[in-house]
Amino acid sequence: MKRKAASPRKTAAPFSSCFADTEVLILEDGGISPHDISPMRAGLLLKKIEQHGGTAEVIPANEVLEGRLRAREQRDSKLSRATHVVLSKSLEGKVPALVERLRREKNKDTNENGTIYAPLPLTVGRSCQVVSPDWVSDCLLHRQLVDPRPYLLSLDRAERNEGGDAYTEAATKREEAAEPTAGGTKKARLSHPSASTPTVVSPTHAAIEARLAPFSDLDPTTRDAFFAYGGPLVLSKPFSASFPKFACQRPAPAQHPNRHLTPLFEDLVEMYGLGVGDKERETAFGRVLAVLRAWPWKVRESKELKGIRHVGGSMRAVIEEILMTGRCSRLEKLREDSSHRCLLDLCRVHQVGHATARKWYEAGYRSVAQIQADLKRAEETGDGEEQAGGEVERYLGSTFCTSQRPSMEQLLGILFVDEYSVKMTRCQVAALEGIVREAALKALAARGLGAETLLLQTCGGYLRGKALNGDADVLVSCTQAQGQAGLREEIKRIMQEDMGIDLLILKEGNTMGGFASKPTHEKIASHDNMLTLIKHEGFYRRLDVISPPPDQWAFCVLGWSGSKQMEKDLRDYADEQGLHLSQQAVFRETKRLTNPKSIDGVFHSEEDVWEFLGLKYLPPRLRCA
DNA sequence: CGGCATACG
DNA sequence: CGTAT
DNA sequence: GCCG
Repeated sequence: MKRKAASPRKTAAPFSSCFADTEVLILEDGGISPHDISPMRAGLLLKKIEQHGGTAEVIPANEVLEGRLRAREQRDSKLSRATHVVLSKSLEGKVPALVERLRREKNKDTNENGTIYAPLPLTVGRSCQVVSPDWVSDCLLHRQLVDPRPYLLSLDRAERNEGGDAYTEAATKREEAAEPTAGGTKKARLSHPSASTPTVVSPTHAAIEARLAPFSDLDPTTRDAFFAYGGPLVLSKPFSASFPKFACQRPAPAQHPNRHLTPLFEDLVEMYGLGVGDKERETAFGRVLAVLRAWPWKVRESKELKGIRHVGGSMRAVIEEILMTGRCSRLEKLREDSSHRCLLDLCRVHQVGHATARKWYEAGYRSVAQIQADLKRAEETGDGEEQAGGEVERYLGSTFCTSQRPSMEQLLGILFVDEYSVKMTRCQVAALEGIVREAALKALAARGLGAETLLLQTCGGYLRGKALNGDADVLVSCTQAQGQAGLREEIKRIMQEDMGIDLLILKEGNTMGGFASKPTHEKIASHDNMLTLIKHEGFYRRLDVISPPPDQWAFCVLGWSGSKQMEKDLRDYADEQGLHLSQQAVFRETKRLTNPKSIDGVFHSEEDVWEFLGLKYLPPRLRCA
């Protein structure tokens, strides 16, 4: 609440001008090992340099190395003008060799095409220094330009003689550059910042955007998310070392750059959960899926993910295979097994999970369609309407033994199996929200409470911005506790009786503010909720209405907003902090202790909860992990 | 080698 | 064991 | 399957 989202930096001027009069070229190499400069790291370096009064530019090393840049003069002039070139240690001394190799390849190409590629010049300006990224970090640390000498790298140490004129020229210039720095020039520059150069111009978002434009495969949403988020990224470390342990510490937008990987991982999660029935494997793949959804650029080699929590050897092997072939043999092998296919099909029925599906499978059922057909046949054999039910009953009794007979809810699930799979657009979800709102307002008005006391929020995938939703999760409460008591029940009545809405109630929670006792926890009022099928625009839609007491509002919204992995990781994270998080409250002490106390204090909004947990707030749309 | 999120019907 | 996130 |  006290937090002001993201713009305190414009008013204050918290940045030094330690990079004043420096023009830095950063060679981004796309790598991820400790000595590489990943696009994200390059972006951070650039941002920091600009924030501290310098100018900087990121050049994808590939462009230099592969000679992809046509505008050779432009590149050259940039290199000559720069005061510093930031180069990863892993590329030290290798640049000319790579350039040379690529030049030869290009020339081979060009002989066929008839075009001639000139060798790329790698001349750096007279007083330009080639340094490792640590130099930037340390300048920031000390708030001044530090002596670059300990950080100097060579572009060409390895192959000085071999290359053409351009390389030796570069080498000479670099040495020329190194010499005077030891003397006067450097001193002048090093003493520079504090003295002159007053105003620090913080670069606009658009400016940063423009500078980062070359990274076409770095999804803009993700990039924005990371820059806006800031988070635990540490400039002096490579990105993989800063990648947070928990999903709740990393922004994950719906449109992420690794959609060449995630669909297959989604299938693996489903297959292990419902098909194979191995929930440990399911969680393992689910965690990697969450990593991929938060990884800010396109993964090109599985080793980029080395060292990331939950991504071990076999996970990287799966990723590598998908990257190489676009397929996952492991998944395909599982899909070949017809029993897995049948189980997945049977699990489409509401109230049927892996265990029930397996029972039905063992009873001889191979698909939902088969059950539907059998039910229909049983219905037809009976004559009158009354008999029909009896036939179905008899049929069910004869084919399913008592323990595995479908419940009423499962029967509904079998009948509505296709309807269940139809997704809603955001408009349609909003329409359902409108219906609940109307009913809620009527209910409150009947108690003499105005619209301003209504708390209403549709959560779930809708709140996270999903375009298509399987259901609508509408949370309803009232700022006045007496307005909330029994509200959900009243909403149901109004929808059915006053508004004439066709509602099939699948499940109803304890009504009228009953108290749920957990053995390990303090008693607190439980949510009043219902799961229904609501007829809307000709379809039965799944509608969840949840009504928590007002003091639980923030926790409830957080708990119903997802994603599932976010919720899991929020709880894991809370545990690590010695806290316990639920949809009702936060608790001190671990869950094992018999008498944990509810935290004192008021949590009005989701932000309050994130802040209390010591987490940087992630808006719902960045919780798509 | 145990644990893997949590609560509720 | 099922549902919800 | 991975982590502590």
